[in-house]
Amino acid sequence: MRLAELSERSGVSTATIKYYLREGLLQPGRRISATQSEYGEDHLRRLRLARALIQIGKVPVATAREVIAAAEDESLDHHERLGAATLALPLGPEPAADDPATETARRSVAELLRRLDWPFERGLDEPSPAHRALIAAVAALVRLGYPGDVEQLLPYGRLAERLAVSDLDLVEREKTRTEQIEAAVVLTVLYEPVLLSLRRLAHAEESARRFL
Amino acid sequence: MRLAELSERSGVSTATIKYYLREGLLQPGRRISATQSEYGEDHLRRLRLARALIQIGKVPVATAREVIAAAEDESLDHHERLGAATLALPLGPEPAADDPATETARRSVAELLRRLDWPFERGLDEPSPAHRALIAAVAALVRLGYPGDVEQLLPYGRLAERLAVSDLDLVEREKTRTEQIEAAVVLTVLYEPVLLSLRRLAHAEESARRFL
DNA sequence: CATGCTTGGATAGTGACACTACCTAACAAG
DNA sequence: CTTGTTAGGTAGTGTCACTATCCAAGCATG
Repeated sequence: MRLAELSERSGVSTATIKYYLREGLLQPGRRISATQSEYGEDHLRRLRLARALIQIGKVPVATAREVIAAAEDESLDHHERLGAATLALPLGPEPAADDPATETARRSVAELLRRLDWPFERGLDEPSPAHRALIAAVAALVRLGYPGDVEQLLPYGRLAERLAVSDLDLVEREKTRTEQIEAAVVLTVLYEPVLLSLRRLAHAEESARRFL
Repeated sequence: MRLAELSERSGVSTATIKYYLREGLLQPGRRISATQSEYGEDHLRRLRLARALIQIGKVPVATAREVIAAAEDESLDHHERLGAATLALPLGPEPAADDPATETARRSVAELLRRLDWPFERGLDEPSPAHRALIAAVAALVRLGYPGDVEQLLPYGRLAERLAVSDLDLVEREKTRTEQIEAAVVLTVLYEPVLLSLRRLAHAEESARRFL
């Protein structure tokens, strides 16, 4: 298929597809002539994936490129490729180093990882982006005078554990490794809005139950 | 205290504080003279809240203003004020109306609300922003060929239910209604990055457990 | 084989956003 | 009196994700 059809079938304008090609999110098609290229089903699939990551997952274009590249990098081992999405997490502002709230948060989080028995993160040389984002968020809570201690975080941690187990079950249901990688990226990124929306809906339900 | 001290104690530059004043995120201070205003502890508190919403919660400045205004609006009832944060949810692109994937998603979500017995959302005249965001996210999954049916979503919904119960317990622990409202806003918005970070960390742990 | 449309490729422009810089006149503080 | 700070205003910055326009080279159609 050519550009117009790729645009038609994906719902992405030709101008935006050209932009994605320039940014390296999409491989160029097979050149037919000086002014024509042929795109295949895998281009369509990858375009849809990129679109979903960017529009629904709010992943920056540059990060989406890295995530997709890492997912396709055959030189990494399976665990590393599965972690590609996580490692490229668009991370908020660095947790201001020189600040008592950040120190409190850092201690709470360290304690939390111990209590949850999550040895992998503790074994890393430097904290992952997710770890730093967690510290920054807890520090903000502390700064506003909310607890943010281990007892508050622990139930959330246990729920996260259960989410991870069922997510990884879904990943392992895919047959090939390549499909597993894509499933991991999709699950990690696209289930985030699902989870957050469900939580907000549940808040409204529970609030209605209690206060109406 | 005056501008410089407010800036010092909050860690927000004077230029940014002026910007927030212009945008109506902060009440002007008490005028002392033509060139001086006096700010109080509540200005500091509100500034820290606004900062946390914007920097950690990624809430747009205009939305943060609305959320804070609704939380302080005495003319609304308690349930409405508690919902202020939810209703102002920065919502992704509208779920493209004329699209089979969106239709599938719409049906799945309707079925999900029934199965979870969430009557409040079903009783609304028009779906809440969270509801629309959920449909858009599920539609993206469907478009990529992932299930996105009720069976997949149900465990997530049940977890969200449990999150909401423990969140509302925390809200009810606050003594005054005003404190409850602020707690609801803070919990809704600032626990989102906490939850997402924990989930990503848990993914890494579970993946290490299975594949290393 | 003329004519109008499409393509790849390049460059420049747009609009939203969250600041940030600079200016001025009026004070304040030592 | 000198030096610094403030409120208030306007204009500029940098990032981001597109979007618009142009061009020369085909391709498709009558």
